[in-house]
Amino acid sequence: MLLVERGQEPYAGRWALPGGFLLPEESAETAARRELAEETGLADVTDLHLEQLRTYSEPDRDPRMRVVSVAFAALLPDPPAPHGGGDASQARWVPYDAAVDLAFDHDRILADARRRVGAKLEYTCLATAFCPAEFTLGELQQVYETVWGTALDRPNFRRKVLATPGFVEAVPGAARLTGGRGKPAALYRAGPATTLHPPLLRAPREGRPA
Amino acid sequence: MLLVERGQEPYAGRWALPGGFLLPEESAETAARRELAEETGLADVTDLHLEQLRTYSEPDRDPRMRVVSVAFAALLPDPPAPHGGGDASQARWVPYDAAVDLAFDHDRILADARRRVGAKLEYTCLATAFCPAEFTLGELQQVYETVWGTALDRPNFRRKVLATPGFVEAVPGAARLTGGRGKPAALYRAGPATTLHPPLLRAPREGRPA
DNA sequence: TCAAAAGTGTTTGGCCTACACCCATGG
DNA sequence: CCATGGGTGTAGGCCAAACACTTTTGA
Repeated sequence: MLLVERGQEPYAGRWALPGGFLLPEESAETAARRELAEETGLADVTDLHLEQLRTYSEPDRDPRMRVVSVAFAALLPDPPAPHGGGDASQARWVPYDAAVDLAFDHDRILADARRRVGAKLEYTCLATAFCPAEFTLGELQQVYETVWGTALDRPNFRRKVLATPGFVEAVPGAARLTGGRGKPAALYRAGPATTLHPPLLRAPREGRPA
Repeated sequence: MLLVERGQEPYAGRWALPGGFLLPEESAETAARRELAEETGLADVTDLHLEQLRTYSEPDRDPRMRVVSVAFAALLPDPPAPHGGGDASQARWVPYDAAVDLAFDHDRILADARRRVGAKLEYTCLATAFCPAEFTLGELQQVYETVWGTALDRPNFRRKVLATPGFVEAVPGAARLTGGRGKPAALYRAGPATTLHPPLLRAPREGRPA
C-alpha cells in the first residue's frame, strides 16, 4: 500500500492514503491518475488500470470542511520508490497488514479496497494487473495467494488459468528463472479477456471435509 | 426503471434518471434516499437496499456547469405509482428495454446499473430485494430470468437456492397462488446471508454442446 | 378432465480436487 | 546429487444439468 505521512493538521504525523483535489477541468479518474504520477514519479500511468471503488461523502469525514472523496485503486507490479511532496512530508510502501490506524476514514477505504480487489480476482482477469508485462504462472498464482491469504494447488491453478480463453497468452519460446533455483518458467502475457467464466473460486480447501 | 421527464432545459422533454443535489449536511446515500422517497411517495425507504454504483465526474457531462453525480440503484418489488414534481414534469415506470435515449449520460449510467445488478445476482443474495417480504421460489426465479434474460431449470434452481444456507427461510405453513392457476407455492422470506458460496452461475445452457 | 404451476426423484457426465510423478536448474 | 520450482498425468468424488414424474389447484 502506498501511504503518505501527513505534514499538516488534521492528523499531522499520521499516515494516510495519497490523494488530492480535482482541478476545474478534470474528471475524478484523471485527477487520481495525476496524483498517482506525482506521488510515485511514474511517467506512464496512462495505460494503468484504475479501479473506481466508491465515493465517501459523509459530511463529517474531514473535520475542516465537507470533503467528498472518490476512491480509486491502482495495481502496480513493480512499485518504484515513492516521492514525498505537497502536503505530505514523506511517502512509502507498506504491507497491507501494517497499514492501520490511518487518518480520516482511510482505514475503512483501505478495507473496502482489499475486499473489492479480492472479490474481483475471482471473476475477472484483474490479477494480471499485479504482474509485469511478461510473467510466469507462478507469479500470477502468488498474486491470488497473497490477496486471498490462502494456498492454491499449483497444477489445478495452472489448468484453470490456461483453460480460460483470453486470460493469458504464451510468449513463444520465452522462459525465465523465478526463485533463483528451479526449472525456468514459461512466460505469459495478459490476454484480451476481462471476465472469467467460470470464476476462479477461493477457498478450494475449505469445502466439507471427506 | 423509474424515469422522470425533464421540464427544463437542457434536455427539456427528454426522459432522465431521477436525481437531485446534496443538501449541506447530507451524505450521497442520504440524499439519494430522500430523492427516492420524494419521487415515489414511499414513506419507509429507510430499510431499502441502496447500492452505490459509481461516480460520474466528466467535466462536460452537464452543459450548464460541472456536476459530479454519485449513482445509486434501488430495487423495489412492488413499485407504487410515481409522483412528478420538482423540475420533472412527470414520472413513470418503464421497462428496461424502453428506457433509451435518456438525457445527459444517463443511458450509460443505466447500462452500468444493469450490468452491476446482473453480476451481483450471481454471488450475492441481492435477488430477494426485488421480491416482496414473502415470496415464492418461482417469483425469485423470475427475478434472475428477467435480469439475465435467460431461462433457468426450475428444479435445479430450487435446489441451489435451498442448499445455500441463509439465502431464504421457509414461512411455515404459508402458501399462495401465483399465476392464478396451479398448485399454491410455499412462501419464503429473505435469510440472513448476504453472499452466495458457491455463486449461482448464469448461462447454464451456454456450455459447450455435447 | 385438462392445463398450469409447484415440487420430487434420478441418472449421467463433467469438472475439479488431491496427489503422484517427471523435468530442469543452481548450489 | 539434492533442493527447489515448473510442468504433466490421473483417479475418485462431488455436483449439477437434464428430464421424467407426481401433486395440487382453477377452469
